[in-house]
Amino acid sequence: MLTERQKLILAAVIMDYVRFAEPVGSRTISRRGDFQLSPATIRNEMYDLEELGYLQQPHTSAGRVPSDKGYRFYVDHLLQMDQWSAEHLPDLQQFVTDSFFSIERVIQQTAQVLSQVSQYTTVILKNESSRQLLRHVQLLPLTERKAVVILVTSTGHVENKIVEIPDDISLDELVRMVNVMNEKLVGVPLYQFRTKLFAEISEVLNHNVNKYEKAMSFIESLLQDVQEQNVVVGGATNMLRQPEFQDVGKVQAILEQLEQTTKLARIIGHPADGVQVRIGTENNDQIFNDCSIVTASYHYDGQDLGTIGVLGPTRMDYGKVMRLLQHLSTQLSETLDRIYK
Amino acid sequence: MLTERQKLILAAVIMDYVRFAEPVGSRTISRRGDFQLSPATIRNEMYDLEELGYLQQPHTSAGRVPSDKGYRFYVDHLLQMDQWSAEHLPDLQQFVTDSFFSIERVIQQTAQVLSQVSQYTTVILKNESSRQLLRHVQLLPLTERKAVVILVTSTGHVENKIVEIPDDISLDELVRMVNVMNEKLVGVPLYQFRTKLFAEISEVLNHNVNKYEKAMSFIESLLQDVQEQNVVVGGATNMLRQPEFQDVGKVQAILEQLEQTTKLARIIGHPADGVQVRIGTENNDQIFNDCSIVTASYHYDGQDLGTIGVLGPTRMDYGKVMRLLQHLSTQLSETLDRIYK
DNA sequence: TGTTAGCACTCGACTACTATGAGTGCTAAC
DNA sequence: GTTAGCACTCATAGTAGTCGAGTGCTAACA
Repeated sequence: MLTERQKLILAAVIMDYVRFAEPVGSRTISRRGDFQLSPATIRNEMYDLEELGYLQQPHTSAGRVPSDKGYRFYVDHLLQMDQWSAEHLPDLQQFVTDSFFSIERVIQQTAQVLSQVSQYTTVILKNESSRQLLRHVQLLPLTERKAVVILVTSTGHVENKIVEIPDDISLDELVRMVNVMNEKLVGVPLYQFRTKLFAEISEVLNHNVNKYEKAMSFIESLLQDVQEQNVVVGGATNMLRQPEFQDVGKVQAILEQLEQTTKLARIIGHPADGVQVRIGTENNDQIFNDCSIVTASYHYDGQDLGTIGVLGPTRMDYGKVMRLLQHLSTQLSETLDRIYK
Repeated sequence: MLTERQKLILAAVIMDYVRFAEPVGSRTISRRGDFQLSPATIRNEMYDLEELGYLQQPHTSAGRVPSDKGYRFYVDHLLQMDQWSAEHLPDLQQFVTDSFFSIERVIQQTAQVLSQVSQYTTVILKNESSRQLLRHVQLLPLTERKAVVILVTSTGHVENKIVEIPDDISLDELVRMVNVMNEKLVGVPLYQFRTKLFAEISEVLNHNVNKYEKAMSFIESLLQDVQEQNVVVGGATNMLRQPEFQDVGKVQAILEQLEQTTKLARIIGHPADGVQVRIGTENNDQIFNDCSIVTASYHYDGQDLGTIGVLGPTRMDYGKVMRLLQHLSTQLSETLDRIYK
């Protein structure tokens, strides 16, 4: 267990390093004034902290740098989340006062605000989950054999695609099918759609439609590739601001990951209550070993709608970012509430 | 006017520089074998080419580098567009064989293919122009005072937003209004919508709806902020591959531009026939003075639907990129044709 | 007149060497 | 337990010297 003084010194080292991105020496800490100790004493403590794995030395004659373990301890035990101080927290509401919004734009806006205020990279994972309820299906013919299908969920999310109508199904039949779906399947969660489809309406369809088999598989495919997850990245170039990412090769590897949305979704990972922090090697992906990811989920009606996150170097201002995420995820939930209700 | 030999040498310098990104010396050109000339002779020619402004010297004892003017001459007069050679051109069709597509996904796919094959950064400007025709308007209530409005254009583009219904308009009235719009305004180009709205249906609405004024302005605002232009960027990190963009500060400035979609739209600029090339300082934006932008428009039914472009260093393989764009813009037009018809 | 060999010259890139100084670890004294 | 003192380490910056690719120019050659 760390002594009280060790904790203070660890915190001081981290705060200094976060600010200046330079290894911190004993003399620097001593001069900060919070301690009435000589550099030599600090040095001894830092030596111990290094032995315990909370600090690291890039090379013999450099100062100390926090290790992942150090940051972890700082986040878990030393950080005062209630230090809101007079810090400016952005007001999301002011960006969406308009009475016209698409949800996409609200999310986009949030990503932008977050990356601008934090000066880090923002990732938002929209969890367009199959738990959402079907609100409406619409089929609009464009030409004889093409139509656009529009799906609306109960949260107002709209999905559309253009489909080619199989030769042996008539437009009339299709329209009838869609009507039946609207009558019988509204309010069903998307993930139950297939089952319910068979259970409840196959019979009805059977009466109305020829070529039963073909039609069923057609309808199934309508829902098939509704995007389950959707990623929005904001301020990717903020990554290049960080002094630890001046190496082009390294930063390229990271930015490339940000372009691969599916992989990114896996890394941002599954929702949890409150603000989550993953530091350096705690990210299972080796490429993100020099990064920390802070995330928070946003909700609507008790239902998890997605995760907003910040990606930055392990030398991150955890306090600021965590407060920011706490604040924005709540605001986002509230905004969605206001939109839906 | 350049002599035949000067043209050959200019082309040789450019091709070598494009390939190796190193200033090209007279000896290198001489050794290439295409010329039966000594380095000294080549040197004299290169001296002249520099005087004429087609080549530049980074410093006295370095080889030559093409200037913007040199590239321009190369693109205009020396490049054989018909050198298709046995070069592999990607087949866009194979990525969209599926009978289910959203146009968004086709565009996205195209951007990805283009950036992967070219190894440059891709920009696609979707010109969701107001020339498109209204196909359908749909209003779906979500709660008492919220509804999602869906606009579908004749090209199958779907736009949606959530609106708040003003207190003094009843849902019933709204539904009636939307019905009238669907009856009377389908087939009207979006940019004429406002005028037609007043001309053709104000009268009808007047009979059906109370609070005429309010309702009209509500309807107007429905269409108000349909996104006119929409930008998709692919392979942004390819920028970091280029040896001329190893300087983090410089590349950050460029990548930041790519995040600002409106500005980007202005730079990609207005459509024109065939493949367009803008080299270095020909881009009016100072930040893109080290870049070249090659663009081509894609069409549907004689109507310009957007522009696909490649962004890279001025040291770009113009031949390859231009052929690629020529090919892909045609294929994209064809694909859209296939989807719509 | 066009081409080429020869040569002095330029200048960035690389290497080797030398301070410089921040920071450490250790010891001994307080 | 704390601190002053001191030798030691090592990255960084600066300087000097070498190397070599490439040039421009001149004179000779076909």
